[in-house]
Amino acid sequence: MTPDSEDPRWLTAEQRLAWLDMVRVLTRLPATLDAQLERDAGLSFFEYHVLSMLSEVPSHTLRLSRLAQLTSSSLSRLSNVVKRLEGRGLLRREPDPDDGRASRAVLTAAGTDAVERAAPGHVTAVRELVVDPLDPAQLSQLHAAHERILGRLDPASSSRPEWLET
Amino acid sequence: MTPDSEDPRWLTAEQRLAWLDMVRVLTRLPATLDAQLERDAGLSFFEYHVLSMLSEVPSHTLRLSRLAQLTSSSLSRLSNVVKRLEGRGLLRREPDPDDGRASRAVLTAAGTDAVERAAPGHVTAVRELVVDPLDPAQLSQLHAAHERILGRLDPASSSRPEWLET
DNA sequence: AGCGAATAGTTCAAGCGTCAAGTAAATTGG
DNA sequence: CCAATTTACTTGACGCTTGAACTATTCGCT
Repeated sequence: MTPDSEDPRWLTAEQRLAWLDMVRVLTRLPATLDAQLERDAGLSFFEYHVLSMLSEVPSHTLRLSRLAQLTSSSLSRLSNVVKRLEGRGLLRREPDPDDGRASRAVLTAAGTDAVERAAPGHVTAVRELVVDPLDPAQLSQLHAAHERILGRLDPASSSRPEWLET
Repeated sequence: MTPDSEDPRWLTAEQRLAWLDMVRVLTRLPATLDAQLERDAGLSFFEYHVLSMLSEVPSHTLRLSRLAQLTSSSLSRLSNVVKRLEGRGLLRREPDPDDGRASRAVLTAAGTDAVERAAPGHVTAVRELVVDPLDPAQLSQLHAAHERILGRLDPASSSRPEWLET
């Protein structure tokens, strides 16, 4: 791949304003959700997300590599977080019987409790900050835009999540 | 432990999918932009943003507190980053003549160079990932959604950024 | 089979961000 | 006009993320 020869197609004024507002959302929204969860439940947004993904799967069990995909995280980051969460008793690791290389994370009872205690406040925050200020049409437009963006961010896996056995 | 459904107003299936896709964008987009800038220009996205804000102001000078607002960062984080950028010669700090407590960041020639070298690749990435996959109507809908979200994130300053001074 | 490559995960050092505390200057209020 | 408060920033300790190894297993090819 050539280092794309200058394509100075600058942004139009409108595009630039749209982008700058997106950057604001991109930085403030995660920070706000993090603060809420940390304050009310002692979890970072990422930790919550990990536990939440586990809780949504019937077996409460996922391989780390899948958990990494689901949370858009590196295996390294996930490995560290899983170790800490295990230390706190919110989940445990066990070897995958089908693949000697793999590990599974299993939500414990304490972990289930923690997500269930954290969820209402988190959902309230998501509603307040994102869902409620938009009418249904706007939310679905936002969703469509995100799907298109994700198509560019990850051309590989944008070919649909066949999994997610809710 | 759900005290009979209604209190936390759970998300509908559609809202939940929209939110999960937003979370993916929220985590992957900054990571991707960071990687591109770091690889091609040796700057983090945040560093680029700081330099870029300075370069857009005629005097190439801003008070740190204003720079913090413009980049949605804490003063503490900004202070650290400014110190590092100063060490690399991309900007310098000087006391504000009008207020003994304040400091100003001033872009140096090397800093101007750095932004100008980094900008084309960054803009290309932003176009590829966000602007191009959306048609103009979608982009403006996205912008509208972000404005509403920002209204909730920061009720105070959502009253127009009247900047471009100093 | 068997060997090289890919996959799954862990770990460690380095760097960055955050929060709490600290300094210094300006503003407010009595 | 002085004390209390607020504003503007800086610093230091601590925790988290990253990226580069490194180990252990499984896959893919011939």
